[in-house]
Formats: sequence, C-alpha cells, structure tokens
Amino acid sequence: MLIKEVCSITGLSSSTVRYYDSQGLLGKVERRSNNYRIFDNGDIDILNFIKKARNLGFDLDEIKKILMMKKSGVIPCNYVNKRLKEKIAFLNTEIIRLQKEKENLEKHLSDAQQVCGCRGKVCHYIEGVEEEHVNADLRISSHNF
Amino acid sequence: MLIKEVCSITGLSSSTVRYYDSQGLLGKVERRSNNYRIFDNGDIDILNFIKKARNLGFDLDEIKKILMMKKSGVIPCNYVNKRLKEKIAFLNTEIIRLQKEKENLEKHLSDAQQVCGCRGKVCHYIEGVEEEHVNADLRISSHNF
DNA sequence: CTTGACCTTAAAGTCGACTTTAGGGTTTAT
DNA sequence: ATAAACCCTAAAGTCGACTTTAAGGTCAAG
Repeated sequence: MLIKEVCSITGLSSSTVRYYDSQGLLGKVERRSNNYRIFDNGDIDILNFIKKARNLGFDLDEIKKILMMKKSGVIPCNYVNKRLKEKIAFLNTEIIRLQKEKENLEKHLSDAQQVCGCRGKVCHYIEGVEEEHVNADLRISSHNF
Repeated sequence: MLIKEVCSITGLSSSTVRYYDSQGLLGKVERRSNNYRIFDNGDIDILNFIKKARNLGFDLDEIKKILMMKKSGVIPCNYVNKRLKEKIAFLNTEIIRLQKEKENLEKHLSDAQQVCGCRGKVCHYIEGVEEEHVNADLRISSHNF
C-alpha cells in the first residue's frame, strides 16, 4: 500500500511517516519502480508500535533501540522494563511537584481574592512565592499553559 | 553595579541577564561611558521577580506584560489572577493525566514481572497500552525521562 | 607592557519531534 | 492535454529560553 493508506490506517501524517522512515525506524521500506514507498502490514505494526511507545513517553531513540533489538533477535523486555521503572519513578516526582506547585498557586490565589494589593516591587502574588521548592528546572511542557 | 555582581546576587548567568535585557524586560538599562551596563537595585528587583514568575510557569511574554502594566501604572492583579487560575486548572488536568499514566505503566510493569513474554509484534508491554487515554499530545518536559 | 579578568555585540546553536517549503515527478480522470 | 491528486527529496522552519561562539573593547595588577 502507498503512504496515504498507511496514514489513514495509523492516523499519522505523511510527513511524520516519512520522517520516521528517514530516522531509520522502519528499516528498509520497499519502493515501487517510480520510487514511491510501498508499505506492508509489518510497517503498520511498527508505526502503531511507535505511536503507543510515544504515548508512554519513549523517545524516538529508545524506540529505535527496541525495534533494533527485536529485529536482531534480542529480547527487549529487560530494556523496556528498566525504562518503564524509570518513567514511573519520574512520574512520581512529577506528580508530587505539580501537586506542590498547585497548592502554592492556590495559596497565592486565595490570598489574592480578598485583598488586591499590588504591594511589593512588581506583584506581591508572585513575589510571595516560596523559594524554588522542588525542582526549579523542570517545567511542564505546555503550549497551553 | 556591573553585570557580574548582579549575577552573583540573583544567581542568573550573565548571558541570561543580557538576554532578558535584549528582550526588553529590564527597560532602559544605564550604560557607563565604556558601554558597560550599570544596574541598580530596581534591576535586581525585576530580575528576582522574573525568576519567581518563571518558577510559577509564567513565560517571558507574560512577564513582560506584567512588568509593562506595572510600569505604566496599570494594576496587574487581574491579569495575574486570571493566569494563576488558568495555571491551576492546567495543573489539575496534568496531575490527573500523570496519575493515570503512572497507573497504566504500573499495570504493565506488574504484568511484565511474572511473564517475560515478548509476544506481540514488537513488545507486548507497550502494545497493550490503552488508547490515547487522556491527552496524547501533552507530554512531560524531560531531559531526564 | 602584558596577562587575565572583566565587559560588549550579533549571530548561530541547542533540545526533539516534527512541519513546512520549494521544487519537481507520476498517475488518473475528463 | 490539462487538472487534480497523488508521490518524492533536501533543507529550512517551529517552539522557548536560553547558551555558545566569534570577534573584539576595557581595565587593574604585577
């Protein structure tokens, strides 16, 4: 099948599929005589796998590694298992951090509800923030914050 | 004072301070005859404010807006308040999402503990993932995932 | 008088996973 | 024959908040 069909099956854009191919995630994709890519069900499986792994927080390098292990007959379970554990640990700290951050914001907000002060150098809501409580460097990835 | 002193007081790097200046966050910074920037306590206040606001998840455009409101005599409270509420709402959904994601990973992990299957097309740990449960597009910002 | 520690700028690089652009070939239908 | 709807590539752009690089002034100490 051609790329468009792959896209409608997987829900990926054609540029994304080509990008994955360019990154070597799909192995050697066959080509028709006119240079069009021809995909088979194995490619669909891989693309669906990539989608799920991305959803779990795996990056393309990790995914490529898993795919290559599988291909070369090495069982990827240990690797996946290890990374899953790391991700869970990371999520734990993230959840705690966000929880604290949320409580901090809520505290500021409720202070702010009663008295609109505009005291402080610029804005006392913000200036009253506790010192870099958990990890000042980790921020939420958000377009829509 | 010169930039280095500012950096040791605020904990920011000199390139960061110059960057903030270049983005117009510091207003008109004075210069010595040799073109060196001269900062005063007002600049320190602003830089500390920027640090705290960044920690609360404000981006530089939001911060600039708050700073400009303050400067032009407009009280920034309503704006800050509104944005704080948005951030809290966003954190709420993030926390829930991460919690679900964590539970999902843990489920997979405990499945995986007993039987190292390597069934499935590539890896059944990953392939068993539920369909884009909360919001497939939002991922955690992490260098260290 | 030279070394080293400061200061300056503009522009490019970084991170990751794409998307977009520019330019061009192929196929199918009318 | 021409338009629409596909396909291709390489390279640049995107997002944000910086950092790094390159190239160059300034200043105090020894």
